[in-house]
Amino acid sequence: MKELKSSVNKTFAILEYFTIQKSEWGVTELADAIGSNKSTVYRFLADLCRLGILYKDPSTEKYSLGLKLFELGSRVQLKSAFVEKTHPELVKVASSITETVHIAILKNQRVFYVDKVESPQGLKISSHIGSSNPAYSTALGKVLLAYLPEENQSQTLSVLTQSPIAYTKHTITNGKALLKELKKIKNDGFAIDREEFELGLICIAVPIFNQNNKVIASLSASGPANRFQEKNVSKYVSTLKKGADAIQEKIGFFNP
Amino acid sequence: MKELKSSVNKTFAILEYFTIQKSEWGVTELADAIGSNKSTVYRFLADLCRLGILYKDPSTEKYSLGLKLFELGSRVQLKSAFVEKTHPELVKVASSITETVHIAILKNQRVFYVDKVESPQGLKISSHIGSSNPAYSTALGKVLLAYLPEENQSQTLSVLTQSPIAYTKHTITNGKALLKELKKIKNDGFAIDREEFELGLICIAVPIFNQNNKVIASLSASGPANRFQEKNVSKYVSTLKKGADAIQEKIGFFNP
DNA sequence: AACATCGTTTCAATATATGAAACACACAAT
DNA sequence: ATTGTGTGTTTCATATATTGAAACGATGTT
Repeated sequence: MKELKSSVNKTFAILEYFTIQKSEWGVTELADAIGSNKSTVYRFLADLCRLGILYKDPSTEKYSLGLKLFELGSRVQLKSAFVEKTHPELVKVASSITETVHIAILKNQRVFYVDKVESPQGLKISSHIGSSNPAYSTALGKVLLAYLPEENQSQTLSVLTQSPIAYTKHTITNGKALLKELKKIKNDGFAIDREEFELGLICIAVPIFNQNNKVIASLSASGPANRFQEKNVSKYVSTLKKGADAIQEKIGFFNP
Repeated sequence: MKELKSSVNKTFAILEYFTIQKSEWGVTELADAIGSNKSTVYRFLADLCRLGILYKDPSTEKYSLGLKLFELGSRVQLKSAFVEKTHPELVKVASSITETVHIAILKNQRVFYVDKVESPQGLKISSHIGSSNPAYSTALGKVLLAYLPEENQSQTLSVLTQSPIAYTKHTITNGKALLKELKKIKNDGFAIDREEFELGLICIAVPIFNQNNKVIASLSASGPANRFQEKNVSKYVSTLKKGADAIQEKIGFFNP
């Protein structure tokens, strides 16, 4: 633990090594990766294991993230500075577009619904704040994938297309087709989900940049197919982009 | 921090105070609740806040769980001792019933899909391991609610029915109707979701007891309405119960 | 102005963390 | 069977981080 002094910091520095890509670590290999003494790391792992934050497989003696962390994560209500700042803009967009508006972030190849504002006239949509879907399956996720740096994008795509779920017959689950779609999205500056996630549902999404011009979230409007005419798309995109720009002004360098 | 010695333990003891029911704490009130020195608690909170594990609202100066914990929670792959032990039983049930089988746990009024085995002949279902739904909306969740201790049940029900989502026209969202349904489930020993979560989808679920005879999970079979005839229900329930009994033998006193 | 309350910072004393080394165990090579 | 290698776990003297009482700063009330 070269630079970190407090045990709290050290604890979470250790947990940071447990990713989807490398979810299991032995004591010695983790200590090597961290550049720390083996017995120190062992003691952290053992404590975290007793608490259920980590799980140790008895046969391999490797550690992975445990159920307790999952449970703690499910308590998070996403009522954060980010939501406090963005929610009023969502309300504006929803009243302008008169459809359901979502804001979402990308985490571990999944798109997480961070906030949602329903329009009185809008479709009642089953998405739940805090819930998630594979990123390729919705416009919100596709936009975020489209703006990933190239190094990350191909790795993320290959994970996503390993055993994809086709939610509808329109869902894009093939790597090549998805890559082509992402290039188009990057070029257009917005994404459309044409019943790829749910039959009868159309969704248009735009990227939200922070003040570093880094894409950190996406903003969408969702409604029934019969209401999303091609001629309305540019109007909806324009409104969403106004909302995204207003959010950019508000959130500074926030990077979730 | 009266009894806990290591900082790792202390850190997670603090996080344990942040629940859905009381999600926000000021420094002083948390220190009082813990029975610990105010400045000690402040330093933990400040460190956790810098890491994004907690979020401090600038106006109220109260702390709540932050996005980083959410993100860490979403990395958990639920590949735990529990899943390792139960998965073979799920495979057996799925091949016997020839429908999709799930095992789920109840956390914060939501039912979380912990594992899923699809039968080749079974319906392709959109549920994702790690995803969740409100407990009232599925048979898996209703079973878990039905077996909650009375003290917990009414509180849980009142939270759930505050602003319920009606997934379909069949979803039970009214507190009284739900309570009546739960009594019936407790009496029958199983639950049926008759298109309450998704139109066209039927789900039968039974409780899984651990060796303390405490209900710790539920096991279900899901399929299309046209395949779940009333005359098959008792056969399905019997197979699910055999699976649940076999799981009980395997998991000992496990309590997630 | 004085007082109360909350969050934040300081610093000497103390408790916990650290790392080198030893130990225990499993497996592979000879 | 013996030796060597590698991993995870434990021990103990020393180093370092933590602790708590007290002070400080800010806000609100009387």
